[in-house]
Amino acid sequence: MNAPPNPPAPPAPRAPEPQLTRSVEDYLKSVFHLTNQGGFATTSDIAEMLAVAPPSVSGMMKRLSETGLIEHVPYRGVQLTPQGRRAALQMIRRHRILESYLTSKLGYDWGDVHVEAERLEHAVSEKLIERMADALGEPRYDPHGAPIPTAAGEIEETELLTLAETAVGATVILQEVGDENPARLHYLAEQGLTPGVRLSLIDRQPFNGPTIVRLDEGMTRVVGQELALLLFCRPVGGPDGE
Amino acid sequence: MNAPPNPPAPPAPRAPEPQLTRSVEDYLKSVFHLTNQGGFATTSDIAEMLAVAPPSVSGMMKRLSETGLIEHVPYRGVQLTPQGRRAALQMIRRHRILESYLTSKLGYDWGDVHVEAERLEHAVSEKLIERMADALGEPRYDPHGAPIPTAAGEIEETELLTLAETAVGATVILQEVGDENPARLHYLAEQGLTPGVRLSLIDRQPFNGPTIVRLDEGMTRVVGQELALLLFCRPVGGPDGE
DNA sequence: TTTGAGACTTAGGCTAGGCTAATGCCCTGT
DNA sequence: ACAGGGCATTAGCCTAGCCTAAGTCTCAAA
Repeated sequence: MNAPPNPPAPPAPRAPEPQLTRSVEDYLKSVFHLTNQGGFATTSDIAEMLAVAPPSVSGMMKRLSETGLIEHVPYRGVQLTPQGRRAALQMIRRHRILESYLTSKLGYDWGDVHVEAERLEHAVSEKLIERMADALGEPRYDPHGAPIPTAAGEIEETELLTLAETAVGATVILQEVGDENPARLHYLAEQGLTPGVRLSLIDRQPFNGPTIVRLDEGMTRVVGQELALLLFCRPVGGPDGE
Repeated sequence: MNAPPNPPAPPAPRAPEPQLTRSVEDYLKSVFHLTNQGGFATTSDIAEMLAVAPPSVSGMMKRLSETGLIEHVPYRGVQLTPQGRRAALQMIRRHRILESYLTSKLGYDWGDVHVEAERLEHAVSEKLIERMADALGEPRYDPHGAPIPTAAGEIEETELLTLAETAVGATVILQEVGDENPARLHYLAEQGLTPGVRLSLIDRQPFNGPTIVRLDEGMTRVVGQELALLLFCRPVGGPDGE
């Protein structure tokens, strides 16, 4: 006789709960991100974020509001119901735990984790996520500095200013990088602009020009407006303090 | 301003290659396992293994043979083409590396890894699998003793006998457990019947009765026919010789 | 040699999730 | 006050994958 067969492989569902599809999970995440500042998420914003056509969004919004995950005000936009918000936060927790795990435990670059996590978040079990979180010591922030929702579904809400909005003369801690573009992230890492670093704002050129900052180690960096808008900072009473 | 938005999240494909769907990947794996002993995989065997109705299989076989992944002889069955075999082995590598990683690095029980790997294998990138394999030191066998195909697509082929087929008086090494049922695996682990253990066949009851074996530590175990058929063994010239 | 059981395939339908084209709503600018 | 632009929705279509019901093939037993 030859080598043994592998197991029969019946399809494997995931959780109790209503069991969402990959697509639904993506839509919920989009709505969450788009409504985070309050207000409604519009059809076209969702469509753009998910790279689908607007009618696809309309159709999905109809289904999701029937299943009670979102509130749809026709021609206005949508918001998450508490149930939808819970599901969205669960996905975001998965995503950010995965990003953290891949960077800490498997040597991923912070620019590469997003794409990988984007696929895995739909396939991992709750159990696996909690094991990863445990192995990491229950991290509170992902590699980009974004807060990780708790297993209970709570997320830290902070008021952060972008570097572009911060007054010259202030000293800040770079808290979070609001981007997932690998090339930009790679560049930022090269420049030493990663979460946790302390920056003193030396100057800013007029007409949306670059901001000049000094790192703790004394080096200065010139940060263009496009990047400065992605660097979320928390003011500190530093030596140059305001 | 509030907390920063997460990135836009455009859908994320996986590899170069023709890009197979989850379903296709599952079908290819089934065909691989069913043809491993040579011959054709039949429609109904595939249907049973994947828990779908036979017509679904017929339909898929048609598509797969059009894309050149299988060879379909109507009313006879199917076999993998070299291309299909490559894809199947890639999936099996993913599956087995994942099982190994989950057990070694995240404390999973060998009975629980299958279901988790079954979902993840469709979502992981090649890169992630290779990082996991690397972190594990390029393992050659998964937790159940099944050989892991190499990244190049080669798999070890061994001729193993089940415990039920092995002659009384022989000494063998338990090489592989051909099962994925968590309850059975849990029981086997309790009994000390895990890959690598050495067993001496003391006796076997007639009429497909249980086999009695002695472990290295001297304990004896009574193994019923159902389980004995799942325990694949390699003979050794042990103290009790052949 | 024929026949019938059983396995396989074909026919026809369904859902999820996309798309384009056509239509409808809202609001701003004149 | 209303016309038009822009966004949202509806209509209608497509594919992947699944299903059941209805043929069709094969092969072994009579």
